Order: sequence, then structure tokens, then C-alpha cells
Amino acid sequence: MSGDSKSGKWECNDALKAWVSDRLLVLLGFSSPEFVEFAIGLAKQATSAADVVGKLEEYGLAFSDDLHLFAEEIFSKVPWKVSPRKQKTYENEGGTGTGSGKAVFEDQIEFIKESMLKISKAKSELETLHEDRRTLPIYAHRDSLLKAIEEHQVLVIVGETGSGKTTQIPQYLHEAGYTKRGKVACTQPRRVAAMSVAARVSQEMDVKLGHEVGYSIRFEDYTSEKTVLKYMTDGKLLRELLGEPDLASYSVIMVDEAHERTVSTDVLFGLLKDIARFRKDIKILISSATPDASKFSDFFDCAPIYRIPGRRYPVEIQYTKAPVADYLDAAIVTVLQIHVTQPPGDILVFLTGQEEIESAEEILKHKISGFGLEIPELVICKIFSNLPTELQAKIFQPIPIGSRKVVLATNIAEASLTIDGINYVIDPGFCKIESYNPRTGMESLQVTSISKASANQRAGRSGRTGPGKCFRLYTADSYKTKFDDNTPPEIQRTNLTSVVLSLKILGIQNLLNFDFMDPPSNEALVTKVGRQMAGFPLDPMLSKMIVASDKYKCSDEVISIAAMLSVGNSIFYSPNGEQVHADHARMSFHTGNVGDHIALMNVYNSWRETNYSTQWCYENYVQVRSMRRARDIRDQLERLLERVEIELTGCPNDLQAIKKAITSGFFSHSARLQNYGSYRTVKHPRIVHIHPSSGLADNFPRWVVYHEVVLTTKEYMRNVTELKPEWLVEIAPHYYQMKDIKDA
DNA sequence: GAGCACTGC
Repeated sequence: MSGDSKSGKWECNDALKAWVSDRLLVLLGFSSPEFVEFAIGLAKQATSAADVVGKLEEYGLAFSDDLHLFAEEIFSKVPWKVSPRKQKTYENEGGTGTGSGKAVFEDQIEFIKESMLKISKAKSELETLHEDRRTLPIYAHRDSLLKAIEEHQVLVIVGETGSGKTTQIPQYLHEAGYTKRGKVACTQPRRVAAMSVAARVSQEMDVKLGHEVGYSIRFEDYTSEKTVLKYMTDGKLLRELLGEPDLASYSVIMVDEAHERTVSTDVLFGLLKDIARFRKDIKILISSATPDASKFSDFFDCAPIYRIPGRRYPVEIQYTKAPVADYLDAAIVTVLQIHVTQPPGDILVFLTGQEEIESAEEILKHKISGFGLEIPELVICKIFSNLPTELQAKIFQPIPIGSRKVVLATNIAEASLTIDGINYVIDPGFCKIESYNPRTGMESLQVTSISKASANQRAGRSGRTGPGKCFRLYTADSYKTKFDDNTPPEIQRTNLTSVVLSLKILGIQNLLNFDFMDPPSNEALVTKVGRQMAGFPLDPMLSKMIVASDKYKCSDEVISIAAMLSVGNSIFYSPNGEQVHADHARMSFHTGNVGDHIALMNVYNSWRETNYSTQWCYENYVQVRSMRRARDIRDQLERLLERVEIELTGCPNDLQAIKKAITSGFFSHSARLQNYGSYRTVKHPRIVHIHPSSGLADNFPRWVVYHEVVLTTKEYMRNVTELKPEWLVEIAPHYYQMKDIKDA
């Protein structure tokens, strides 16, 4: 790493990527940015060239000698990112997982998600799968399943993880001739699942990815005219529906992982039900991993439920005899108890967030040091989505034989990520869940009891590679009486304005069952502005801001701001013990009290000036991952500008123009200063405060426009910019009159 | 002077 300049480092990375991409094209006949990341990620985790081969095999990719050669080449070329790789001295000598616990984490490499993990789950299973699809549980049901699909327009399919439904059903449909009438779509909640399953199926069918089998996700469309089996994210299908409301080019839509109930799947349900009414030739398959599928069946007019058996190891569940007073304390005690009394096997603890995980880590370390050498080594790992990539690496590293791993995780380990080698799960029964009050437009994250479905999902994480045990830190009685059956679906907990906008564009006007503070007005939707707004995959207010930037000739700046805002609040990282430096770095973008929106733009521009340097991100306590995502979104927005005929224009020195564009989108989010530093929102008056992380927190401008209000310890406005009150009347005369902005 | 569960277009 020494001596490489900022740009040099990037070039080196790009050269490596280009090389990997070329090799993949030759070897597999396909390549894509995500696949390149995937391959490099594998090699980074590997401890030897043979290890790379092993990992490739796990994904069913090492089927030729050339690929073995590739493994050796890539291993020698990939730099050591985190720490010098130890030679694998701790071989898995018949242990039960301790010492070889493999963890597969998504964001290190942006590709491993649930469906891919299904494939890599058990090696023996995978090998047989690769040899012969006929050994899958689903195969015995092939003909009766096809018969059921033929007989019913809508079919609910229940199949546990590992039954092969995601990879096999589309192939069966292809074999049965459905693809002669149109494409078969299979939707996934996560990008990586769509991508990896498509790659898998293309291998099974012995075709090049992107030909007969393809995938389509945001930023990557890997399909062609030849494509008949199309894996895609559910949100992507939703976007396609805007252009093809009857889905005429499809003969079958399979909504996979429907039990996750994302907003997109829920919206798809409603639209598909409607489409099925006037397109009698289309088949709808709803696939769920939860046994209770009656809700899906009821929704689709009592559609029949088809069950496919799965494979799973038994999990022994234990409850506490009495309620525990402090679940964090109880969890730590349980970890130590398991460590001392139970046979080998790693431990997974579900906690609610970063802060809790970090304090648990401290306490555990302290307690263990008290035991000295009396007990075997316990290796502590942590995982949550905001943890920077380089710190996630610990979860991949082999641990000494005779020691045990404990993973402190958020909900990320419940469905998005699988850690192999876990035999024990500790479940305190809580998680953080988003709630959104549509009346006030306020969001909050609150610690809540989990649902029964969630508890069972957590327990199941211990039984993936062998029989498991789950220790629930609550009583059997409270499980029965206090836990809801299911987590309320996301659609009931989140801001739906962009969903509403999309549905309105589809001509669905009657959405008044929801109570919105600021529903997009009907007139906005039939004008050019409305159509332009719907062209952007963003919240309506962000889209409006971009559309307005045309008028103020600052679209170049505004799309950067929109991209940064839509990445969310995970731009900055503040590690334990370095908060002062992190704060200082963050405030350096606020010079001149420009406001948080302009500061975000400054962050983006500074990063761009370093040629998108990773090192720059580390130095400024900025999350690399978030910045790359912002860059992707910004690139997409730039392309979309052209489509809606907005010119890309910049006005780097006219901050007022940029602020006016922001105000055009967020005019309903205005607030004026009260006494004692509090603010009052102008319409629907409410007392709010500037979030302490804001660059204007100590500045108290008289008028501000804010991105959002969040409820934490107080009601805070997050991301605020100063505005002149007369702009409100100028920009949004239908919303504000002079009396609203007059001094009281 | 406070805090960021997890996805996706």
C-alpha cells in the first residue's frame, strides 16, 4: 500500500477490475461490475489459491481447468486489503464448525445474499445439485407442480429454503413451453439474489448469462432479446410496469420470497391481481418460505397453496423460566454459559443496533479477561450494516482450533446474511423497527418486541449446518401471549409518497385509504412536471427539486445533492474513540454556514476531485460504500435528465440558485426560528429542533428548509438549509401566502 | 450537543 498516490491507487484497482472482467468474459462468457467485485471479493477473503478454487466451487463456478488457473492468477494479483493473510493453519479436522466457521457477508463484496447462500449452504448438497438437478426435493413434485400451474391462474407455493424453488421452477416452466408465449420473470427482494440465481441457472441450462437467462437490477440490465428467464428485483419489475402496464411480454410472473413483504412485493400483489383479471393467459406464482401462506391465498381469491418439503436440521428451543430484567446482561451471561458448558459450535447473538453491540463487546471482553486461561478462547465478531467493509473482515478470518466464535449481530443476520457454523442462537426478542407517522411525516426508529415469525427465523439460523439450539431470553408464556404472529409489513410503516406517485402514473387514482400529509397533487401529475418527476426513481420531493433545478440552471449540483440525500444518513462514519476527529472532518464541509445540502454537495465534489479515492474517504471519515452508491445514483440521474429533456447545467458559485431549487422540492418542509433555539414548522405547526449533527446547529438561521424530521430524543430536523421566506411565496404561491411568512 | 434496524428503484 505504501507510496501509492490517490489516483495511482484507483488506477491500480481499475486495472485489476479490467483484467478480471476480461478473464471472466473468456472463461464464463459473461462479466459485469458486480461479478467482478464478486470475484475480487472472493480472492480477498481467500487464504491461498486453493482456497479461491474452493470458494469458486462453492458457488458452482469452478468447472474447468482454466478456472483453476484463473483462481491462482487472481489470488496472486489481488492486494491484501485488511491484514496479512495467515496461511490456513487451522484446518477443519473433523471439528463441528469451530475454527472453520465460514461467514459470508454481503457488503464486503456486494453479492452474497440469501438465495446465493441457499446454494452454497452445504457442500455435499451443492455438489449433487451441480451434478444433477433431479436430486432436489422439488424434483419429485415437478409434474404435479406443473399440472397445478396449468390448472390455476394464481398459485401460492410454499417451499423452505433449500427446496430449489427459485432456481428450478422457472426452468420447469421453460421446459413446459411457457416461454414460447412470453418471458418468465422471477422477482427477488435483493439485488444480489437476482444476480446470483440468474448466474446459477444459466450454468445449469448451459447458456451464457444474458442470453436465454438474464437478470435486471438497478444499474445493471443483463438481458437481451433472447432472454426468456429473467431474474429481477421486485422494485425493478415495478419500474418496468410504468412502461408496460399489462406486462404483455411476460407469460409468467413468479414473486419469490413473498413472505418478506417488502413495499415492492406488496404493491406488485395489488397490480398483479388486477392484471390477472384482464389477462387470462398470464400465470402468477407467489412463492413464500413461511408455512402460513393463507394470507396470500386469501388475497388472490383463495388461490390454492402448493407445498414443497424442505431440508432443515432440528433446533432445540429454550426459554427463560422468568422474565429477565436486563436482556443485554442476560445475553452476555448466556454467551459465557454456552461457552463453558456446551459442545463446540459458534454463537450468534441478535442485538438491536451498533451502540448495543459495541457495549456488549466491551463487557464480554472485560469478563473474559477476568477468566484468564481458565476457559477456551472466545473470538468476538460484530456485524451491522453500517460497519465499514474493512472492519467486517474479522468475520471471515479463521479462528484457532479449540476456540469458539461469538457473532454479535443486528437483524442483518436474520434474513440478509447467513453465517455458517452457527450452532447456538441467543435471541433477546427485540429489534429496531422503523415507524412512520403519515399525519406528521415523522419517522422514528424504535426498539420493539419481535414477532413470532421473526423469532422462528432467528432460531432457524442455528440449524443450517447441523442440529442447533436457540436460547430465548424471554418466557414461553410471553412468546405465546405478547408476541405478534408477524411483523407488520413495511408498507404500513414507511413513507409511501413515491409509491403513490408511481401508482398514479399507472392510472390508479383511488389510493385514499392512506392518510398523507403531503400527497402529490393531481394536477401535478398530469402536467409535464408530474411526468418528469415520475421519470426519476426518487422520492417525489427530490424529483421535484431536480425538475426545478432546470429553471435555476443548476441541475449539475442538484443531482449530486439528490444522490447524496437518497443514500440516506450513513454518509459519515464515527468509530468508537475517534468521534472528535470524525466531527472535525464532517464540519470541514460546512465552511461558510452553507447548510447541510450544500455541504453534502461539497463532500461529493471533494471526493470526485480526488478521482473517487478510497483513501480520501478514510481520511475524512466518509463511508466508501455510501459514496460509491451516491456516484451510481448520480450517474443514473444524469442519464435520466436527458430523457426528460432537462439540460445538465452548473452554477458552482450561485448558491442561492441551488437553495431555491431545494426549496422548490421541499417547500412544505419549512420552519421558522422561535425563542430559545427551537423551530416551528410553518404549515401544520409543530415544535422541532435542528439536529446536532447539522452544520447549522449552532447557527440558528431564522428560516430553514429541512429534508426530514426524525423522532429520537427530540423531534429533530435532519439536513437543513437556510432560506429567505419570500422564496416560499415566490416558489409555492399555491401553498403559502404572505400572512404565513409575516413576522408574528 | 446527538446517534444511524434493513432493503430497493
